[in-house]
Amino acid sequence: MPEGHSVRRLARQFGDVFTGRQLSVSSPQGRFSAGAALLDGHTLLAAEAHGKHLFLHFDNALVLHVHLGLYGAWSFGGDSTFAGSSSIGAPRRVGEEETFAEADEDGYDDGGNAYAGPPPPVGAVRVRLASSNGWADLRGATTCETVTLAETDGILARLGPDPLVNRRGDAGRFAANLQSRKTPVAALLMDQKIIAGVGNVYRAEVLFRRRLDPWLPGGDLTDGEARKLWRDVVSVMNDGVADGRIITTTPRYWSGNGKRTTPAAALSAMKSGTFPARDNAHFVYKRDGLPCRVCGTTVLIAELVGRKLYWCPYCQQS
DNA sequence: GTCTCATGGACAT
DNA sequence: TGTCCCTGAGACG
Repeated sequence: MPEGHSVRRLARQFGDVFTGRQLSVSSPQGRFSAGAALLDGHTLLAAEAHGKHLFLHFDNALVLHVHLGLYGAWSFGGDSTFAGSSSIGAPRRVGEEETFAEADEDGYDDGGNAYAGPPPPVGAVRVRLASSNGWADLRGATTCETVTLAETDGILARLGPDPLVNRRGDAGRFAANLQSRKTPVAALLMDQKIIAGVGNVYRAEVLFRRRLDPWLPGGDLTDGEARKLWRDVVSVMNDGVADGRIITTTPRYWSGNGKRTTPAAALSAMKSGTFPARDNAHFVYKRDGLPCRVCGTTVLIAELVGRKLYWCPYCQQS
């Protein structure tokens, strides 16, 4: 699924195109008809994200709560206010950029200017939001429900601190969450009660970046290590929000073969404004069997609580 | 066409 | 720890 950075981008996009607008809310697929009816005709007040959860607040004190899960995705289309909007969510290839709307297929008439209304829904559209300026379709989400404000608070209360919110005291809360557990730190990073928004890509990558042994019990991290880990998650996830991609390698690794280059070459890569090729965007994620970019040791893979974990056994020793 | 896999999580056991 | 649900794309035949 899109990790927390994608959901944050989604919230921003909903805010940009739909805030203050009256929305028609429907469930072309039919599975969300009752929930959609509660929101239909109401105005969107705000869109917010916490971790991987998206909350759309309507003017009747009800909230559309969406969790994309592994397969969920939103697609958008509409007039010029939608020009920068993109489809966000799975399924896409890992590391692939978001796909941007093409005007011809998104409700423009043949003249290319006036918005002619949403196209007929294609496939299993769980919910469609439509305003006078455009539309958004949701497919395949794990959770799509209409909830009250109290229920929203309940959902938020079950989530740990979000690195993309990064309130004062969150680093300490995260450190305390880690240090009270004997579970491997790699499992704790995926636990949304410990930290909200980290998924399988970020967890593997930040553990490598901090050179932490994924199997180290959370309680074995020092407070300083835990806080540095938090700060690195904050940093890479904010980059993800800006880039619309998960890029965890530094420019020194962006050249052709993904091996470390000279500082001059890295500077040149940064100045040229290029992004790494998909193959060079990560240190260890999905690189099992390949040599570590830093030390050359073969990157390993293992199953941990049902998800695949990638790490370098040399760089990440405890 | 069929199979497998994927950035997740709830629930049962 | 295992099972199930959700959807679509790519590999394979």
